[in-house]
Amino acid sequence: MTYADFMNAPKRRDRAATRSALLDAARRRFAEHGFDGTGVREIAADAGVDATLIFRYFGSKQDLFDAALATEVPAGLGERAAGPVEFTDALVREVVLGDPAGNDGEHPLLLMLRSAGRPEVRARLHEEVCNGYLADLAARFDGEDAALRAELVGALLLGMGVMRAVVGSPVLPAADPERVRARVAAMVAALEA
Amino acid sequence: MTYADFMNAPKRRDRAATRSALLDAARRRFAEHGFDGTGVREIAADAGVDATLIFRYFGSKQDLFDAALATEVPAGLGERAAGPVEFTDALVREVVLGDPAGNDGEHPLLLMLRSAGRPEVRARLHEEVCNGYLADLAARFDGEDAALRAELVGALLLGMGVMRAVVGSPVLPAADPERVRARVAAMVAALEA
DNA sequence: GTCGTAAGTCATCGATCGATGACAAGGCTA
DNA sequence: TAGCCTTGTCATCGATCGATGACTTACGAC
Repeated sequence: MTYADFMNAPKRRDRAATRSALLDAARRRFAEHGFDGTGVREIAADAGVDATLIFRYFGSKQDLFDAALATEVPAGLGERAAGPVEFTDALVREVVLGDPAGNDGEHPLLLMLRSAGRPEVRARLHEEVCNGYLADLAARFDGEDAALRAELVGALLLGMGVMRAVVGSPVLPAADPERVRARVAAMVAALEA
Repeated sequence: MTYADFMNAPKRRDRAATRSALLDAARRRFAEHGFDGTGVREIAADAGVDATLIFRYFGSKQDLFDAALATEVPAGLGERAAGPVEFTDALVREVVLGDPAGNDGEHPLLLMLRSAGRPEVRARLHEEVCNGYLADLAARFDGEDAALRAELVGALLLGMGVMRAVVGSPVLPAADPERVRARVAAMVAALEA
């Protein structure tokens, strides 16, 4: 079989593979161009399937976005570390230093951030950040400024993700992860007082 | 004159006022819903004018966006403070603690962040952050990790802006500005070594 | 007061968007 | 191999988008 034959050969019919390809393409497109900047035809073209299948398999573009968000939210951070420094360190390794292409795309928070223009997305982002990450962080601080200190640590982590994924600064990907972790730990430790 | 008369009275023709109203409405809409999530008819409706005037006065929706970005870039940060702590403090007061409604809308960086799906906007965001703010910051640090330390401070500042303007966390607006400045200063000071 | 320029309004275009329904064809089962 | 359900394809809809050109009317110069 020649290469042209291979390229023109009819695709195997595989519901699971098609769904998965659509999800992967959607994650990449939504992460890079946001919800409003992404068209269903572009997603389908990236996945190599017909755009109509998006609606057959997911119902609507919004449902596809929700499905792309739902995949593998890391979760389970609460039990892993006690102090704010260790907790932050775990988040740094997971959110910021994690291989962007190796896992399955971008972190859900950064994916939502790119589509924060839509009210539902913003509401969910607010909920997950404030009542999730920030609450977990604040519980690990003592003193009356716990909320403020948690906010600053959260801002640092979120900012690092934005720097890498949105601004595209080359510093964090090129830096030694151990040094990054040490510097962040020093900043968080400076808040314990 | 009754209220109805006032409302139905023909508007005064004022080129400058119309242009300004369009710019203000555009800044608000673009900052909240992003470039792709904002329509010219919505901007015009907010400004109380006809959508056609956008094209007459600015040429295109993209040109209006550029004009909204161009207004009052703070600038002139380079000469104001020498050390990284003082420099950061100046940025905190200006970018994060500034009254969002009092000035003229959101900081240009946050406005670009909301429309980072568009390649031109992302390129400009990358340019201004990396070759502007981060370079200024890195020049104020000593040692070989200057770029990394500048990146972390930049991430903290950017993250604080995102927390307030995108995530909508109520902590920073409600917090005592002096305490915020003190905590941020402690985090930045922890990087000097 | 008249008149011309500029500001505002209206109708509408072509493209693109998400979404739908009818139709063709593959693949498993009997 | 015959039949049926599922998967993929095609044509197309209605809404909305940015943008254009012609028209109307207010305001200031003279």
